[in-house]
Amino acid sequence: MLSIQDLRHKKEEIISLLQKRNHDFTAVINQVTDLDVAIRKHKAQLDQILAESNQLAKQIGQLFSQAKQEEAELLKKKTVSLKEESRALSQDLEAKNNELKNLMVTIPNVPNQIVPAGNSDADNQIISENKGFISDLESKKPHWELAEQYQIIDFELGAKITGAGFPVYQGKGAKLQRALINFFLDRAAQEGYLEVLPPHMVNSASAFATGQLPDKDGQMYHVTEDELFLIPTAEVPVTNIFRDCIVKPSDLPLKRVAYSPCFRREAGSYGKHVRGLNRLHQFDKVEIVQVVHPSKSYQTLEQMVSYVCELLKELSLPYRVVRLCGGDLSFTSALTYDLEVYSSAQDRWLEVSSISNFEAYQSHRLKLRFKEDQASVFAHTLNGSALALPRILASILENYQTKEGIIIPDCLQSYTGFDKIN
RNA sequence: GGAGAGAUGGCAGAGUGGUCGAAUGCGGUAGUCUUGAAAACUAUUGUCCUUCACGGGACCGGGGGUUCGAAUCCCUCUCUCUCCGCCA
Repeated sequence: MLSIQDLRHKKEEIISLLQKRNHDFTAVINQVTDLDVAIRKHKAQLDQILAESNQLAKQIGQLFSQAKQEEAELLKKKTVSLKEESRALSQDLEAKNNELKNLMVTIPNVPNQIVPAGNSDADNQIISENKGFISDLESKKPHWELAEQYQIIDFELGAKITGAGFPVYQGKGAKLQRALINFFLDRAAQEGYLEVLPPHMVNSASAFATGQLPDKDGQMYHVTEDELFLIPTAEVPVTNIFRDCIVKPSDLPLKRVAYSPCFRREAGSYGKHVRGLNRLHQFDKVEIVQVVHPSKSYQTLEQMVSYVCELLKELSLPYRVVRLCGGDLSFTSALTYDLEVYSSAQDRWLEVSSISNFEAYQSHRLKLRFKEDQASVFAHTLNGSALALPRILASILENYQTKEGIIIPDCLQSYTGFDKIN
């Protein structure tokens, strides 16, 4: 959620930056600021009436204790009209506040100055492209064929047990998966992130605070019986650790890392681009989250990007860094970098990480603040995948294939206990 | 799942209808004393909204109600604890 203070004072600037999202928010924002003025006016009226009745109630109390019943009864009558007035006003105020909130949640975060204009991923800026290991086989097999050949991932078995998009990893496939998780968690710990193992379901308050609700509820699996949601990413439970918190400035930056399975309905996506591991309903991911001082958040974003790049270098995967354009930017983000690995048999770039600065957008919903010079300041939040497993696995399988089998990248061998899948 | 008890400020813990935003203790901050520290003493110490300001308003787990007036009474939801049942 944007700050209502910012909308009051920097309205024109906000409207113009929001143009980058290819949508004009002038009308909504005007509605918001008009409502805001009305709300403050009504609030002042209501406060005055409440002050009067508080005053009267005190007087009545004193009169009763002095046994002056008649005078008290007289004052009681005076309170009747005040009460009616305040009741009407507060109902009106509540309605207006709800209206305001409903409007506010439809306004996405304000894109940063450097976010390129554009509609789709075609307009994203490629920041850097980096070489990595690629198999020199003449004809390379896509990962789903390799997965079947070496019996490490069984898509059909998953389809039988659950449905499409829920693969079963077996043998060295399962071990490699566990190795990647451990590698990513250990590396993050070295970077100063505190490991957490969060719940895999969240309540609606949590889903709202990180921005999955109200706009993306169709993407989550919803357990209606208990009104819980399966997490689409560990970002949701981990960021909500800090919901309704006033942290010490000396605690910043707060750094957390979590492994979790991620559940996404991905309604309506079918076809060859979602084959194999490219898009799943359940997948594993290691996520990093930071809560930082507002003056540091862009510096932190750069650090997080270079940290995740480092992981890809250690895996020797070819990758590129992409700055998302306004049209591709997620609802809550101010600036996002995607990291994509090259998958040689498919000849495609696969998104394996999305690293975003949400500035104070999530903090406003989270009510996550710290004290600075007596004032409370909303902290900035950031997160990123470090990393999402299935496409990393796809890229490893395709890029590291040889006639003798799949070579395991050096940095993983101490985790897998084997150096080849054959 | 059944029965009972409870939820108060950073923590502990009073408060059962009227100057209670809340005693007291601990903790935090500032000061006095001290060469320095500790101890002691003094002061200060919740959050949010609104106002240029003075001030005003809201908040005692969440929501609703009774009352001129609610931390206190009633309803409801959530959570915690104890006992029983079930169970990895």
